[in-house]
Amino acid sequence: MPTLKRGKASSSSSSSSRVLVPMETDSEESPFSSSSSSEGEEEEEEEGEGGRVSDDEDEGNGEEAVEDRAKKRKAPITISLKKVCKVCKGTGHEAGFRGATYIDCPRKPCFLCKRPGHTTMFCPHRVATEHGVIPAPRRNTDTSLDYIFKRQLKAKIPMIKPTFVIPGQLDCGVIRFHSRRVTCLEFHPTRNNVLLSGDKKGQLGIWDYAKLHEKTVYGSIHSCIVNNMKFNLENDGVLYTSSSDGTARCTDLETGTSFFLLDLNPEGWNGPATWRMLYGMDINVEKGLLLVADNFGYLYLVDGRLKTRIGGPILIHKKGSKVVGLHCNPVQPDVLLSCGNDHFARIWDARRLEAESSLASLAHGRVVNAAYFSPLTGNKILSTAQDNRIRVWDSIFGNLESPSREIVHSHDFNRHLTPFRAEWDPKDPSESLAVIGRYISENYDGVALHPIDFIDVSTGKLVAEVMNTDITTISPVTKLHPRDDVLASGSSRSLFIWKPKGDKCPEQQLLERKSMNIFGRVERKSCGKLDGESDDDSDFSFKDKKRKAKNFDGKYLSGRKKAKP
DNA sequence: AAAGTATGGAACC
DNA sequence: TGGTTCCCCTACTT
Repeated sequence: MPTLKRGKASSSSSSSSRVLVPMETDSEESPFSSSSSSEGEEEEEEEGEGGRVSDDEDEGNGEEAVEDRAKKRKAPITISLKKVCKVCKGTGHEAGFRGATYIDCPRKPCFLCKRPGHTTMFCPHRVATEHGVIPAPRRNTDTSLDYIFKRQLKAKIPMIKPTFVIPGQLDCGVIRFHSRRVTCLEFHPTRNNVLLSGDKKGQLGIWDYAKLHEKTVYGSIHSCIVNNMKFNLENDGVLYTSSSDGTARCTDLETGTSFFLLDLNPEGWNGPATWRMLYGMDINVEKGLLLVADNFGYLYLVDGRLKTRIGGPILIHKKGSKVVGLHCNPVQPDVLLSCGNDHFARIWDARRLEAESSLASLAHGRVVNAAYFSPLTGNKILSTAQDNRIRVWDSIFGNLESPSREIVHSHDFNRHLTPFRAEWDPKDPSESLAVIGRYISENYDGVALHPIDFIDVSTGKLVAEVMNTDITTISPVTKLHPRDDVLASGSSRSLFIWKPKGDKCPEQQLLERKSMNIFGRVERKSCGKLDGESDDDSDFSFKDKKRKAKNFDGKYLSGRKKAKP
């Protein structure tokens, strides 16, 4: 019985690091019976002594577990040599990492798809080439409105879906100036190499990743979590932010001076029952309107020019529950999308906003971390929920009782991590490519890594996995550049910039990539040493890295190229 | 080097 | 309904 079924990810390639590649051709026939699956077993044999790790549910039953637990609570401290599972507290097995492979607790349902009957390691969604696609139970029904809408949009939608092109290797630049975890990222809309970042402490970072040491940190704009950043497209020297300190602010990026457009806690701190935090934010460009929402379910409208509130708060999600995200439709800004902790995403007509007046409610299995209209036509919605599913909802005029696609993907909630959000690639004309970090790790040649996944949401295919053997942390925050083939990621307190190896690419390639901008591989060398960084201010530039890179063995991730049909 | 900690959501009563 | 307890792949610092 193979321990690791994921042939492609775990098969023994000789290179030190692993690549990830589109999983198209290999294992097409039978994803569940991968033949190259022996090394996991070896590992198990080595350590298989003490507790029978080989589980199979034959361990104690539930009652025993309960008893055990009760004993443990009451009993005086005794030293037991028995192995105790830290997940279920049961004995006879142990969950946790063994080397770079995570051994599941056999008594818990799958950590990936959450369904009983198997553990994470054997989850069909973990090995399937289509990354856990669940087609909709039925197609959305077309209404006449739908028809008209589609006709309008038809011209904008390319007839032929471009092929994904995978650049060979990626350079990866790192900087660390945040002292708390990164919570949001945004590329500057016009200055090509500038990345903005917000953190849990309220700091705002500006990093010119093309230049050496070109970074700025504004520490006094917000006093806690920066939840959203948005540029004013009419004046890109100005950035809007919303924060858990309850303010929405407008900041001049050159000077760092900022003023608030909204302050929900003018009285200061009077306990958590009254403290309001702002989570969602977007700008209705046509109307010069700033929309923000709080942790009690309310939406606020602010006139960006007059800096005054318009109307009172409007309840758009369950009272007392957090509204997590807001997004104005790119084609029709008056169509507003919200999502929240009440497990719903909702569509609204911003011209006629009042409680209970949503045009549609999109039900999710758990808290919805994010929901975005597709960037060009606004015709699709991509949502990320904490039930480990990415959902795609077709046509905002269709029947939205159920999503048109569900993709099982590991992006669990963890209180220590910034919530994961799947985001559209703004450059993909077919509006099918999404990027999102992955929670559970995979054993890549002995290193547990958490890749950043590129998923074709129209098929559910995992198109590329971006990783680097030196980056062992999870990357919950990801952002694709609006024009360039550049990916930014935030992992804990560090920021990463990934771009195709070298800057000089043949023109042709550039053109090709323009359509897809997928990164399939990661190069090891350019990431420099991460562990040895001093805590405070150490930072790297690409130049630094190239120098340091010489100390590395020069091994790059290598792997199979995606076979083109 | 093991222990401590920050800290959100939901299950549970 | 609300307070309490628990928590499965964290990323640090002490």
